[in-house]
Amino acid sequence: MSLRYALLALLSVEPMTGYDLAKRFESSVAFVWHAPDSQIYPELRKMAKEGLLQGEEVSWGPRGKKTQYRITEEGRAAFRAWMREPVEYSRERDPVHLKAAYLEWAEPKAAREHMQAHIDYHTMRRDQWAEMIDQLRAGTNEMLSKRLAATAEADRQRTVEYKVFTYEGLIARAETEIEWGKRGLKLIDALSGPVGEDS
Amino acid sequence: MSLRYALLALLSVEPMTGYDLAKRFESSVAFVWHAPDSQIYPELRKMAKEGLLQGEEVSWGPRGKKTQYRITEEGRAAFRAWMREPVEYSRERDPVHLKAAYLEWAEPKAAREHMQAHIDYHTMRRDQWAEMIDQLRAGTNEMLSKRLAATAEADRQRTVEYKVFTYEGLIARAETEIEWGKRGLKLIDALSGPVGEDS
DNA sequence: CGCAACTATCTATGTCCATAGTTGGTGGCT
DNA sequence: AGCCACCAACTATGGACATAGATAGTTGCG
Repeated sequence: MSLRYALLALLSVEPMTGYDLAKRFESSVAFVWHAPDSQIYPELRKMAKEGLLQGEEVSWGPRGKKTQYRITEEGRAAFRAWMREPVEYSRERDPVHLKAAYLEWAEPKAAREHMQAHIDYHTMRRDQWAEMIDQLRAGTNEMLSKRLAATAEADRQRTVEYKVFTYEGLIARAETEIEWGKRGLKLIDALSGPVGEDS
Repeated sequence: MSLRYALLALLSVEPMTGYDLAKRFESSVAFVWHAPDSQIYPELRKMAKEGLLQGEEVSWGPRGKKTQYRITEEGRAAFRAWMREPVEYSRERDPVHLKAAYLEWAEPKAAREHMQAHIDYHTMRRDQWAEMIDQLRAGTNEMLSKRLAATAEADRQRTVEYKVFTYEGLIARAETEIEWGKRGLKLIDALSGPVGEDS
């Protein structure tokens, strides 16, 4: 149910087509939220019907057409309302830790590979997020620059700081996972002997 | 797609009915994986049809009946195969960080409440997991005791250590989130003045 | 001109999961 | 005998999402 708010957030900067939004999801917001176009198009139509967005047919070339969506005052209100509501924490569903809990069933080689994959995955994420922070700080992030241009000067610092804060949280999380993965490798070695020794 | 493996893991200790499993999900595995009975019953039947489990009708009272499921050799093989496969990391979908990224839209009071809720939620989790570790170490965890009873002595240490390791990872994660939440509170104060001053 | 790459949108199918019921039996307490 | 808490299993509906593919127009390049 957060998809629509992710869309509202992006559309609060400037009007966009479904295609634009799908692309944005690939790049900027992608590390926090992902959605395929097959989810985005219907959702946009639904939101337009509910009055949160206003769709406008824009001609594109001689015959082509596209629909550009603009956030309405109602849409902004809905977004602010969402910002007031508490997040509902959904129940735990964590394949990695599920598997980790039964690692004694795995051969040491497979167990090590799981941990290494975990480390690699989160290292990648951490680096991507770190780059995002660099962009935010340097002012080279497109979406943020546009957003800041439409923001009162007094609010600009907050806008940047909260985004940086968000990504720092994600980095901290990734680093915790990396540490856990490293501990896992050590534990596997301790419990099953050095590489190649057993099995 | 991990539900069936969570079920296999539980059934590898002893045969159980759907009801038993639903209860187990509430207690022991609940902090790693959750599933409602409406998901469990059909999945069990499906797994039985695929030969991973063997269902047995057990009478219960004069008229009552229940189906007890026992893991088959095929089921054990499927579980081991799953342990060999790498985990697929699904794409990011994180309502908390999505909201955090747009915290400048929230009133300071609401922003503080979000962070406090985050801290509270993860504090609760951390405490639950810590208690779980105590149980695992003290040997008072029912599932683990049964599992150990059916485990070769040489493998017992590994079995315990991996479980403890898993929960320690979850605790570390929770603590990272708590730290992030605290930083968030400080940031909100810094950006919007002490409590009650603005809004 | 023809073709590739990109823009734009839509549909279809299937899984997973949440939520919320219904049905019926058992065992114990009053 | 009546009631309640628990045990056991099933059904129905709907949302969210993945995956895949269909369709059609546009732009640019050789």
